[in-house]
Amino acid sequence: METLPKGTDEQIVSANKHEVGIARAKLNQISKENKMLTEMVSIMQANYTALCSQFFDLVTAISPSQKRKSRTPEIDSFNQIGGDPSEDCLFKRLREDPKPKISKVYVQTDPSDSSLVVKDEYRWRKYGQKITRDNPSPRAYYRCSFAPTCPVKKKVQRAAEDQSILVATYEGEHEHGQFSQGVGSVQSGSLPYYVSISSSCPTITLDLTQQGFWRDDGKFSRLIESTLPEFRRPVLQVEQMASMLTKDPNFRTALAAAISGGMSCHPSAQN
DNA sequence: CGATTTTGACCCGCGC
DNA sequence: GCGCGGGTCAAAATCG
Repeated sequence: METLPKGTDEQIVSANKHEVGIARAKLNQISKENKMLTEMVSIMQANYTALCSQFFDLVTAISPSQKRKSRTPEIDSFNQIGGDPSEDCLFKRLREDPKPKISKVYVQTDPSDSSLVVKDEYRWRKYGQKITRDNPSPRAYYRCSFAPTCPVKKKVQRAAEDQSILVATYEGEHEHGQFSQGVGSVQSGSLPYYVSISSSCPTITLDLTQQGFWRDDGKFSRLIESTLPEFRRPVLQVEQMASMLTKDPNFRTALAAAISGGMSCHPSAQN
């Protein structure tokens, strides 16, 4: 039986460098996947915008009296994507100013947490709660309590198909600035703002250190839901990978070393 | 004591 | 016209 060779300082340093290399490689991989997802959503966004303008052109080209009879494949496919079965409704929404603006937020929560609270940068006052027919969990109604005149409302309800997911529906736009962090009482409840997608403001943020979250104006979520396996899988894979990595103490140590190494290369990055 | 939550009553649009 | 269901109101309770 041979005794294990004791590592010299050089060997330890070499092993650490190796770990840092692995950590960097993993980071690069995650960055690449993040970029890929961003591009995917950008492409979908562009396609959606193109379809919108195409549809608007079609709609404005035909008179309102004709529009009921002259259905085109383009209109049908648009309705399928938009998920709105009412052509009239769609027509009105495109012609009128689309107010109130509606967006949906999906928040992954602890299933044991029964609170209907979705944390965000605004302060909300609850004014009602109802049990709805399509969902056994209650729906909570909130109004923005920052300004009495602020028309924004929020509905929060657990997803019927997955009770661990909170669905917050925002209606309208705030007529005031958002709360800065630390101002006002921060509500308890779910915190997870991680993957946000907004069609009204085409920005995409993937925070891979947290759980799943996305935000949209309704159409996009329906599109995602209809093509859920294709779109959601890579997001979940990235989340799982991030979760595994962040839980691994070796990775965290190596990451800290890599970051401190990077900092020393870029002293200007320090605060 | 003011702000917020709870909860039953009420309102209103929609389908039959 | 009626009933149903989603949304809102408002008084009482609770909280900080």
